[in-house]
Amino acid sequence: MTAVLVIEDDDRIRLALLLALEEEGYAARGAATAEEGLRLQRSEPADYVLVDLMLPGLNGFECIRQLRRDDDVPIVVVSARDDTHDIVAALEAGADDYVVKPVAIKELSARLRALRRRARALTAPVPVQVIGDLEISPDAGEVRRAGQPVPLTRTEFRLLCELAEHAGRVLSRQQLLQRVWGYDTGDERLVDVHVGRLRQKIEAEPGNPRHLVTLRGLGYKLQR
Amino acid sequence: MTAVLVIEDDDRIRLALLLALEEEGYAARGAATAEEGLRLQRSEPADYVLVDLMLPGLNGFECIRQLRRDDDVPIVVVSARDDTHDIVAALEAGADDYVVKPVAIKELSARLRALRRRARALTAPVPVQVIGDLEISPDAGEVRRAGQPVPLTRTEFRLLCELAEHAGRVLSRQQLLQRVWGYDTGDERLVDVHVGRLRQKIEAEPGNPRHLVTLRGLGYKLQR
DNA sequence: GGTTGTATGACAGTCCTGTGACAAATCCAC
DNA sequence: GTGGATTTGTCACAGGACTGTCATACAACC
Repeated sequence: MTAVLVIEDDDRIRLALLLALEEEGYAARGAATAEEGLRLQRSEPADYVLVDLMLPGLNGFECIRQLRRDDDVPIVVVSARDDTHDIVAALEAGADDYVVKPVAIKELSARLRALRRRARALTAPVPVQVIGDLEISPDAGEVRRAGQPVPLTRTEFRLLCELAEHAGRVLSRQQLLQRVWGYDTGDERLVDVHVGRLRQKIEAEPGNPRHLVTLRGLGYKLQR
Repeated sequence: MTAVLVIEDDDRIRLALLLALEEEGYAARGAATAEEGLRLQRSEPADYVLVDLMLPGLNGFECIRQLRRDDDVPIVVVSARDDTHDIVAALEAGADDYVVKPVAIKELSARLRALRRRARALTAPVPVQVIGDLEISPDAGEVRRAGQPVPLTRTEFRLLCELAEHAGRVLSRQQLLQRVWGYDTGDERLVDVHVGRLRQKIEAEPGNPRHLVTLRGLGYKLQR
């Protein structure tokens, strides 16, 4: 699941950002100071970092520089100051983007996706997601179970990727129909059938699934 | 020298941007319409494209989509509209950044540098690729299998290089058509045919390929 | 026990891919 | 230029894989 770290000293703003990001499907965590943020990112790296510029103690620019020393993580500055000098300095320090508060969460989310798209097109290693004994590589079009390739059909593969991207979160049949099949409406049984086929291939005991579990009345969830 | 293409219909703004960019050390060229911009980018690719959204004829969003189809070039939208909906739509269409007019040239330049820093990672071309018992030398225009030169036609060679450059990743038929043939659109069977011919030459058992594999519904992939 | 929701096997239609044939385009030596 | 060889793109088709629907059986909840 895509993780975002928010470094922002104002409690209200930080919380609002965290909530909004969760709503968008990210796993968001916060830090109130640069020091805490750096520590967090080192111990448990997020996929993106959002950082405010005006922080107590170590300021935002320095925070960016230090982040950048260790890590290629995309950094987005979220600042109240709409000032060319600050923008240039932040980008020079190593930030990838700079947005001005207040920022629409949809815009922020779109900017994160744009960064990911750019980062993904370029990174040599193919990203792999690990769920239990499953390794899922969306870019390689490949799934391995205990190291062995599992032959999946396109639909099964897309379904699994969609579930993996939001691992640990329930996805309703409607959401899956929408995201995997692009159907605005349709027979929800269809999802059941494909989930069943997927289980045959990725679960040790398809009748008693450990990863791809049903949440009665809600939908399906992929858990570690 | 870094080249920038500016697609903007307003002559005054375009000229101002071009001048400012030259001042910043870029080789800048302009286009007044999306169509002209696309043509220019195809014939003489720039390293960055700046594009306005409100263009006569083909609009900015469509322009971005078409640029993105051919090319991984970083695209920055320079628009007068500061509207979340537009921003999200432009980024979704494939833009990398979105700035609102009037924009400080220093900021724009810093954003371009940030994009370049991010893009650098992968642009280093590999001299020789080894995939299984295949050695691919894009520069030398040569492919060896188990040390023996393999005679490939130009198209086969380009196809193989494209696949090798993204070894381990699925490339869709559309992507291959665009990158190898430069087609915006075309018959995807064409790819099949050439993949088939390529397999005859580089695979021990063309009917049961080990490297150049089909991912049904997704495309082709070259794996080690 | 009744009701609701979920799993699964069978099946027909559809979609996808590989391939051989062929004509147009290109190359190349003379 | 000419003629032949090579390469390229198009097409049609066959076989196989995949998908979605349905009916039925099963499980969970009240």
